[in-house]
Formats: sequence, structure tokens, C-alpha cells
Amino acid sequence: MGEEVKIDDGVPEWEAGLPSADDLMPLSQALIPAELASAFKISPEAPRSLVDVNRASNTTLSSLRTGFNFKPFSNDDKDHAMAESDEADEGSDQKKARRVDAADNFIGEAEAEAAKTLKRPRLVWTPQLHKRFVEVVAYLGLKNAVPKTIMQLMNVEGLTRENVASHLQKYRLYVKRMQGLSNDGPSPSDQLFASTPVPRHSFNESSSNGNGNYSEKNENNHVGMPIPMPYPPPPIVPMPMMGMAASSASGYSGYESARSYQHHFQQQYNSMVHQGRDWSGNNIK
DNA sequence: TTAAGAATAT
DNA sequence: GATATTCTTA
Repeated sequence: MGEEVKIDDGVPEWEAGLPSADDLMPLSQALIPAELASAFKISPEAPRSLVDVNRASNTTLSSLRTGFNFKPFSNDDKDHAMAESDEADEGSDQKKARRVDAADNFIGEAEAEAAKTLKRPRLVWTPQLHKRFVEVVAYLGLKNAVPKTIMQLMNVEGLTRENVASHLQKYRLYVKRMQGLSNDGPSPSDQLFASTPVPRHSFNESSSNGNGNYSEKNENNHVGMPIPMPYPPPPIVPMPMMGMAASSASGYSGYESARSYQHHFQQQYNSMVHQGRDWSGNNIK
């Protein structure tokens, strides 16, 4: 019965038996001959580049995968193919057709280049974003928290390693300074940092045991008492989910709220970064 | 060659 | 002061 589309992991199967890139009509070729088009008053279709196709393809695939309403970042800025995508995506789209004519290929490269080269608007570390940062750092333990890992665990689209590195540098200074002062007296100048207190276990080396707990450890690999995670486990995919979550400073009870939180977080971030329409407002066509 | 961390620059 | 960029080192 289910004649519909089976969306298991069957995607690769779909490709079996399909014509190869070389067998297909070039993208540059119009589907409808010009005379025919004019005869029937069909306005010519805008030329599509490989980039367009890949984009559409990705959109489709991700929709299928997520049961359909996942939108990567924002809808109208299709341009920015986020930089970090390099290692982020599990090369499921290795099938990129290599056969393209020079023009398209050029555009593809240009766009890819631009995504990395273009200047992004300066990131603002809102309390939410910072909180996220602190959570992840605490999760890793201050000693293990390095920019790349933090960036990955934070899982915020558009956030770069450099962003994190810079913030981490400052954060470390703050923490050090705080340790210097025996009792907690956040100076008023540290508004942001004071907004999210440094979790106690940040100072331990810790590692996740993937079980919702993480264990204290020291150099000798001596494992201490497992501590329940007070914050979301390493998020994998930005999870669109409705329903707002309190996310009031109280703390999360479980994964649901963690997800909601993440959703909220994502939205917050989106609007935040978009004020300067820069890395997306730029048309690379 | 990549990434962390510190030092500078904007 | 906040964040980005560059430089040095591992």
C-alpha cells in the first residue's frame, strides 16, 4: 500500500539505475526550445547553475530526513553555505557531478569561496549564547575545552572556531581573575560573564560517558563520582521543535526542555546575527 | 598542515 | 570593552 515514498535510508537506492551526469541534458540547455516557448508564450526559465541544483537537492533531502520541516537557517538567504560545513556534514552528498561546463563550475567555486571569504557580521555574545558556551565548556571541563570542540558541541549555525576562540580567551581570563578573588565578587564590568556563573565542575577534567552522566577524571585516569548532567548532552542536530520552553534560569529537567531550549536558542541566534545583512545579503550571482 | 593560544588590531 | 585578526607554537 504505501506506494508513497519510502524514506528509510534508501536514498542511495534511488540513484541506482539513474542516468549518469554525462547522460543528462546539460543544465544550460533549455527544456523548451526558444521557438516553442515563444509560440506558446511561455517565458523562458531562468538559467540554473549547478549550485542551484545542489541547493534544491539539499533542501529536499534534509526535508525528507527530518520528516519535513527543517529549515537550515533562514529561508531567504540561500547564499551562505556555512563555512564550517567541511567537517560538519557527513559527506552524504559525495555525488557531486563533476561534469559541468566551465561557466557553472566557475560560479560554484566562486560561491564556495565567497562563503568562506566573505566577512560575517561581528558576532554578539548574548547571554543566551554565552550560557550555551558556558554549558559546553563545563561539559568538557575547562581543560579540555578547546575552540573547535566547543564550537561543535554548541552546534550553532554560523558560529566559527575563531568566534569561539576569541570568546574562550576572554572567558579564561575571567575565570582566572575570579579564582584570584577568593570570594565571588563579579565586577560590574563583567556583565555578561557574571550573567552565567562558572559552573563548579568546569574546573575538572571531565569526559562524557555518553550516558547522560559525565565522570570526573584526573590525569591518572582515576574516575570519580558520576555527576548527572545539568545541561543538554552534546546536541547533534539543530532541532526545530515547537512549544516554548520556560528556560528560565532554573535548569532543565530533561531532554525535552533541552531541545526546546535549543530551538529557542537557535531562533534567538538567527535574529541576532541577521541585523547586518551581510553574509547573506550579498548576492553572489 | 591544522588548530590552540597569545598578542594585537579594529 | 568586545570581538576579530594575526602571529607563534605545538
